[in-house]
Amino acid sequence: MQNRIKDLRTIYDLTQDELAERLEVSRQTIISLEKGRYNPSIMLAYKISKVFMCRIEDVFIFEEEEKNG
Amino acid sequence: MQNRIKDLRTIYDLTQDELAERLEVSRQTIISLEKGRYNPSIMLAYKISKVFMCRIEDVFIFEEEEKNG
DNA sequence: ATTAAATGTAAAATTAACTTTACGTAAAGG
DNA sequence: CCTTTACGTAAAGTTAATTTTACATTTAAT
Repeated sequence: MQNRIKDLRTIYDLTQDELAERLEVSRQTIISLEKGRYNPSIMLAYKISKVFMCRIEDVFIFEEEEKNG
Repeated sequence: MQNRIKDLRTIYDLTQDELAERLEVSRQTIISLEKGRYNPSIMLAYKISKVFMCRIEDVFIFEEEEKNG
């Protein structure tokens, strides 16, 4: 499973620390999520999607994206 | 956090066992989720939404629903 | 060169998700 | 009555998420 956390964080101009604070998790959690070391709980996934003002499915990519059509 | 798993499972006419099998989790996991004993991982939440052919946000209710106004 | 901010790694500890096993109850059908 | 099916509880065990602490690296500014 992939995610767009790092990209979105950059777009929103947030540091890992700032994002961690907003989500009320540790910075390690942000790093691990960005690095794909593990998958978040649904609550954390939801909170992340709220910070980035989108849906969970917009942050987390479950399926292989169709590359060509 | 609330969820509509039990309702959706009934609508789709699935037993806890059948749903568990489809999701590749134990029946205990289904019971615990339906009873709200804990929250699923995002992967499990995603799989559940797929079984019920909807979005994660349609199965899991994160915010308090607006009751009036 | 030094400081500070941001990012990263590593590892041990804690918490939460999930499994496994065993047992209890209620409804439906033989 | 007896069996089967579906749902439920309880508790112990395993795995994965998350925290905490400590330290290393890079980049930008002084």
